Amino acid sequence: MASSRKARLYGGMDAEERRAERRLKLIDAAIEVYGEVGYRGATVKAICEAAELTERYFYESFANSEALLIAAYNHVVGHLHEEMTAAAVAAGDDAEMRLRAALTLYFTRLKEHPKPARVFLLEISGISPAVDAVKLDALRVFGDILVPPTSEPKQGEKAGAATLLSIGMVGAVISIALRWVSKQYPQAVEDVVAIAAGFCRVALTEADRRRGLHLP
Amino acid sequence: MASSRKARLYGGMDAEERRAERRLKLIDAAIEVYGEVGYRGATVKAICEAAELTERYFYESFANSEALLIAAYNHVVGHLHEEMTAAAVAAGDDAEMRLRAALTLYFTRLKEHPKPARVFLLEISGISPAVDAVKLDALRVFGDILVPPTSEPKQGEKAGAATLLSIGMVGAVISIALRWVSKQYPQAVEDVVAIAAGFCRVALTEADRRRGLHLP
DNA sequence: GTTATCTGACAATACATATTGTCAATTCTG
DNA sequence: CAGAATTGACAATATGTATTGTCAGATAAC
Repeated sequence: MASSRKARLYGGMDAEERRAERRLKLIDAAIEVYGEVGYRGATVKAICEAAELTERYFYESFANSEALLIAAYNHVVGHLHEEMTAAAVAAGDDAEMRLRAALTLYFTRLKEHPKPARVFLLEISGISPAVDAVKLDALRVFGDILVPPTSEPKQGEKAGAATLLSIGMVGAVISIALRWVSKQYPQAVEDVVAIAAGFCRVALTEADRRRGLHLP
Repeated sequence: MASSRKARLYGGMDAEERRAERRLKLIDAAIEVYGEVGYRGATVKAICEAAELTERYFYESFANSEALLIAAYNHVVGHLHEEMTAAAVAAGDDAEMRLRAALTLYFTRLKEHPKPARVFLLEISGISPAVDAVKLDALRVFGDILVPPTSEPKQGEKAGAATLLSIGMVGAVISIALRWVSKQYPQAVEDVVAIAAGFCRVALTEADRRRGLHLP
């Protein structure tokens, strides 16, 4: 019954499908435009032109520019995190190997796709509290991929310290990535991975050490 | 001769002195307002009201909002870096002690002055290429204070790696600071310093190791 | 006290862009 | 083909803020 109530087809597509396609086109266009002129420099009009759609369809899928930025960011980050997780899993059980695998995938993708990289690294910062929250969550996930949190949930002091370690680690990796990207990849991927891995190892070993309650 | 051509005094002040005072008042007001609503949310009008001056004087001292942001940032960072350097020097010759001293001063000041801290950590990001350049330079100085670069200038590959190490270190420290500030200082200064120092040590020891050309 | 300089409040202008609305052309359904 | 849904181009509106301009009143120099 419910399935019988389908909207008229256009170009062989459902109304929903068309809407979804337009939404995707807008997201792709946004990544493209952000990559060129930045979020701040990107007007609704310019994005719509790049998507070959008119403003009308912008407001069909997004309440405002910020909503599109968030969608674009999640789009980029979603893919990246999935791939990193897969790479880490494929690398086996050794923490060091998993770390290298995830980082290698990360830097490889940044080099392959500069524009999404810019969205991921740069454009997402300092737009609004809502956007910041989305970013913070993504960074948390990013940290968990690189250094999976221990199973037992921690309390107060310890949890705070572990979080700061994770934050510092991600901050280091992202800063390195940002520099590397903006200087147009002067080092080989493996070299950058090696440097970034050093910072991750701190978080890893320090977290271990703290778990052992001040043992030398 | 030249000195005789002084402008009329107002409130006992030279024209130049009055202008300088207004400029300073605007910078202080800007830090205050940025700390409340952020750079993006700060209007020229609001800053002028906070400074108890009118827009006229804004354009007397600054070409536009961005110029004031840069001035405010340099104002904040200038003080901070001077103090950090002094603290490091006072701590003696041991690299570890100098590092701790500089970090301790840094996190102490962040806690004492949240509004300038926000300018320093947050508001400066992603405004424009010009502002980014100012920030990058400040971060470089920041890195050099924490881990002074070796005297002999390096070449190509090595210089790049050293830079990335420094960048990663600063990124870690800043990210930790950002989190700590935004969560309203849940850990003691010494604890945060200990965590941050871990990341700095990586850069320090790794740079040493690389100097020794792949020795174990 | 008179005049030139400076100041503060506020009006006037300029401008860019988001957001909504209109309407004719196109594409489908029956 | 006729009529309805859908689309694209573009106009109209709304809004917010930077930037410049005006002018009366305050302040200092002589």
